Amino acid sequence: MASIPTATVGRLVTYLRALAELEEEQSEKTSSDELARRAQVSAFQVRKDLAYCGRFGTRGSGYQVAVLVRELRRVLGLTRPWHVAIMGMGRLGQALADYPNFDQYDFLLRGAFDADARKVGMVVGSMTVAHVDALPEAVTRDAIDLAFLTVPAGAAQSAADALIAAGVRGILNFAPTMIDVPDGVRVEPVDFLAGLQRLTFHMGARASEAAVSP
Amino acid sequence: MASIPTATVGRLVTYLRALAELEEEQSEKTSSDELARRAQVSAFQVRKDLAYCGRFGTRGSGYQVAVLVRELRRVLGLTRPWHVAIMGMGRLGQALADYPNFDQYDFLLRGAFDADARKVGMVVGSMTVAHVDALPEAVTRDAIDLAFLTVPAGAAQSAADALIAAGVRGILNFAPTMIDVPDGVRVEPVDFLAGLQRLTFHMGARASEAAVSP
DNA sequence: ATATGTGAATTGATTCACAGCG
DNA sequence: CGCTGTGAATCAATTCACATAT
Repeated sequence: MASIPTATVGRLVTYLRALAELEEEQSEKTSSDELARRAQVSAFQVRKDLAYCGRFGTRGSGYQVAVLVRELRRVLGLTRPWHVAIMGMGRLGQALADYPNFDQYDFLLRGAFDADARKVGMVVGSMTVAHVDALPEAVTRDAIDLAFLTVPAGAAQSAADALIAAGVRGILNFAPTMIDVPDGVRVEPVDFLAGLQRLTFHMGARASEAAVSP
Repeated sequence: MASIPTATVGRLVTYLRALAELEEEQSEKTSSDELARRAQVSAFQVRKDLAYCGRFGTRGSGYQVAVLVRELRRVLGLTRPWHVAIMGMGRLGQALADYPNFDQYDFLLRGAFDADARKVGMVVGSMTVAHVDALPEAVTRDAIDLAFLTVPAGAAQSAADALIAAGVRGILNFAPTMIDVPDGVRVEPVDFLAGLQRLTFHMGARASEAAVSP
């Protein structure tokens, strides 16, 4: 049971989604072929990835959907609810506060914070916006595990510092900037501007090629 | 000048951000060490990545910020404005329509579409929401290059099909699902739920380790 | 002297082919 | 026979050491 490659971890999520589809279709069994098609990777890759996590299949027969869902959720740490706070209640923070699909994945929104006093008291979804000063108390009281960081890039580092000081150990960083964190705190970037620029890179390359031909 | 590795392309964006900071600080020159610190990678990595794109530095002296910005923008295809449409004007689509930093990167919002007739006519930011039926005409008229796909997962494939039929060749997919596209069309996922689950994977592993010790 | 650019070495990920088990 | 699980081989990415240019 060596450690699971990071590239594999990234794909487990897509397998879990394919499995959710299969559950909706009342399928009880599936195969590496079918998962591969739905997750847009090779069947080799699916089998190798799943094998990194354990031996969940039956040779000659395939995988049981229910078993695979349970095991992958376990590997991904989705066995208990995670309490989430949103830091920064601009448009994006508000959009996230209203996102309908969190419960389904055992993520529970437990707080909404902003440094701007004018936003305090605003009701968004099921939450009332609180001031950042209330963060340390709230993290302890509501057992907040992780936070969505949805402040402007210039405010990201200080907002992250406040979250970490309050006891948050996981940050999903929506700001288009890197943040420094101490050991024991994990940051995952969600960077749509980076995705946008990867897109123009590939489209630009194609356009140039076309332009080069006579 | 072999092709640039995909991992490198992903990092070029972060170098460009570090360079933007340096420009604001009025720095004219920089080094692989400084860029490495700001982009949170090794200096080896910076030099190798930049060398894939060309020879932009001066040995013994470093890189000129202005030169590097110009060259990286060129490599990433940011030499001309890109016209963008938003497909799906829910909370996320609205948040994106209001995002202030697009012009800075030469992305111009040129259309907002929704399949729901009740949303048509709504004014968001500088745009008025149009019905999906108006898409083909709009893509041609406004020379729309790419689209943000911000519809629910269940509607993502058909919305993507509509975009592609209308002539869009690049899609930034915010829906938590895979979409199938023909050759010549590029999709980049922006998947915050995947990021969230990578976070719980790493945090869950740490928690388990802690729980295992006596 | 100093910091880039690059071949060589190492590490990691993907692909493949097939052994193993139902 | 069918499909998983896995060692071996290929491919890609990262790290390193140093030659090279100013």
